[in-house]
Amino acid sequence: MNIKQLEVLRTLLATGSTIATAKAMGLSQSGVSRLLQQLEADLSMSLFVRDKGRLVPTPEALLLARHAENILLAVDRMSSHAEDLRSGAAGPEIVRVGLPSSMWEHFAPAMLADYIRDFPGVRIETFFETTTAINKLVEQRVIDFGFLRMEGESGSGIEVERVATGENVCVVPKDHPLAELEEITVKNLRDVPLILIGRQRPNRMALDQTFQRAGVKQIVKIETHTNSSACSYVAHGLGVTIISSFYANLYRHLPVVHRPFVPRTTQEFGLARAIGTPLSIAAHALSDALKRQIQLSQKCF
Amino acid sequence: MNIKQLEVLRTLLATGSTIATAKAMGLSQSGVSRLLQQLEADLSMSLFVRDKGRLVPTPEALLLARHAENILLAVDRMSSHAEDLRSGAAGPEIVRVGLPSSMWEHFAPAMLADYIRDFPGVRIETFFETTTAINKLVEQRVIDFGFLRMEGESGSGIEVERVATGENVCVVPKDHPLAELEEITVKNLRDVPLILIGRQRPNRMALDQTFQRAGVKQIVKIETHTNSSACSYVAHGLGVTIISSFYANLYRHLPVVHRPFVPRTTQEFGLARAIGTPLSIAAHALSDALKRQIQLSQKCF
DNA sequence: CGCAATATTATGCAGTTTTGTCATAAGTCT
DNA sequence: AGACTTATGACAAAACTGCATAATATTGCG
Repeated sequence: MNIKQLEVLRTLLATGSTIATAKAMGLSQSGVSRLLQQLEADLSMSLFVRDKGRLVPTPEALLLARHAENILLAVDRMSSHAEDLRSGAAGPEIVRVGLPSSMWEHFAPAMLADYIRDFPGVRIETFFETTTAINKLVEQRVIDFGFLRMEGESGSGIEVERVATGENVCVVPKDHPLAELEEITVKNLRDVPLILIGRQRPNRMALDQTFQRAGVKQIVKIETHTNSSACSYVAHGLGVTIISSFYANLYRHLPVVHRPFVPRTTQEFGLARAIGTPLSIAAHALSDALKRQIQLSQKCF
Repeated sequence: MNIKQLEVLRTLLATGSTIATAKAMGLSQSGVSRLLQQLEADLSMSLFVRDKGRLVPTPEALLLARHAENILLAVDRMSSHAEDLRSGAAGPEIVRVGLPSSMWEHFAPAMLADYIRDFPGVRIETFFETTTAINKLVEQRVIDFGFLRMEGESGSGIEVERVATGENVCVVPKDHPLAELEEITVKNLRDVPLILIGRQRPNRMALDQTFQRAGVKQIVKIETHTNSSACSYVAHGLGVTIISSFYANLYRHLPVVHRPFVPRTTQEFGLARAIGTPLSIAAHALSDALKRQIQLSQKCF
């Protein structure tokens, strides 16, 4: 296997033809064709089927392309790191962190603003992903650490430190009748339009079961995939949603209130990082900033 | 930059000498030396200082080695994933296949038993449906491929490969007077109780017409909807049925015999799959197992 | 409908480059 | 001196690369 071959795989999937790939990579078409054949021979599997003179990728090619992407990314990072080392005697240090998608809007900017006051020279790369994706990124050492919901087992070689907890709360518009209640049960939600997230994620499945057991049919108005959008929908009066209080606390500026949802369910959130490789000073400081920001967002109300 | 060069970097740091590295990597010492020089040239920095004839790593080398480690790990992951895909040991892969309802009893279990011997890790989902339903499932990409009777046009974006043929046969109990005949005509069936399937399916309508043209009135004792149940009824002496020899062959273990039905009519059966999306290796292997099973069920009698 | 024009991928060929080994030089330590 | 190291020149083998071109499919035009 060969770096150039992986590049061909990536570019070929992006462009769809050997000619465009050749142009993009500064090679001849025949070179690309050959490189691809070599890769297929090395992996002893066909990555593309030749259909009517065209190359159409097999499912395996799509699967393996993700690995190729990772490898090329790491290669790029190594090159640019070498570049930094060579030119500036002290190239900028880079910290890579994974965060839940819901944090891109307010949490991450605030955290970084806090951080760069102390570490102005550090470059930061943020990955906004789901819990499972962040787990993978840590496992593969793509990121230095990540914030995620702790559920069941974490990947091998990963250490998770609990830094926050939450419980399910029901988020309703400020002036909604339900806002009068101290806490909200399943039965209170009968005939109330719902905004739910994460179809077929474990969290969501448990919620569906709760409704089913209570004999309440869900009126799902909207399905979405981020906590932020769910709260935003609620703020616009499109319905009510049920999310972890941890996330709900991030959107306190919206005209919504949240009330405990019974049956009560708790979640734990933690910082995940690979074991065996200690965090750099800059990375450690960023994780501290993250914890500070969590305190800030959760404590004061 | 080059994967082999990165391997040299890693091994060199681990072993400390080019000779040990050469031994570990199955190269000559001079080869290792040159590989290292290439890497240093590519990165345009020196990774080791030549101190009194020894190679001692620079701090940069240690920094960059982390990247190299990452890259090599990712490469290994890609290789082993490829290996898994090739051998079918890949965990989360699912193959979805559509089969005629008549196959659930014997055919499908035998086929799967054959298949999972070679691909123990693949999850399989079977859909037992009619020809038209299977067509739709393929069209909507719900299943990877399906086995069906070829009739007229197939849906758009679907490619059907013929894998079997059959002709209408009359299935009669072993000791039935009709079993004496070489072949059975419509007229032979006058006043014989019939078991028919698939009311108002094209195949059935053609059969009805045949009877009508010959002026023979059908004595329909039972209407059913699967070939298997029809044969089962015949075996219990409830009448005779007319089905495709392809299906009749699947029930040779019953105490029935089948004789060609004149006027002769032939059917074709095929594997349908969406064009534009090649089958995964696991799916392709399952289609091979299906073909093998067809050979087995049809050939030996 | 037929036929040329324009795509696509694949492949034989030749020149060049890279790779790998051997033999050997040169330095260092005990 | 002898047992280690690494580096290098020579040379053969292998691989790479681009060119020209074949084989095939699609498309446009009359």
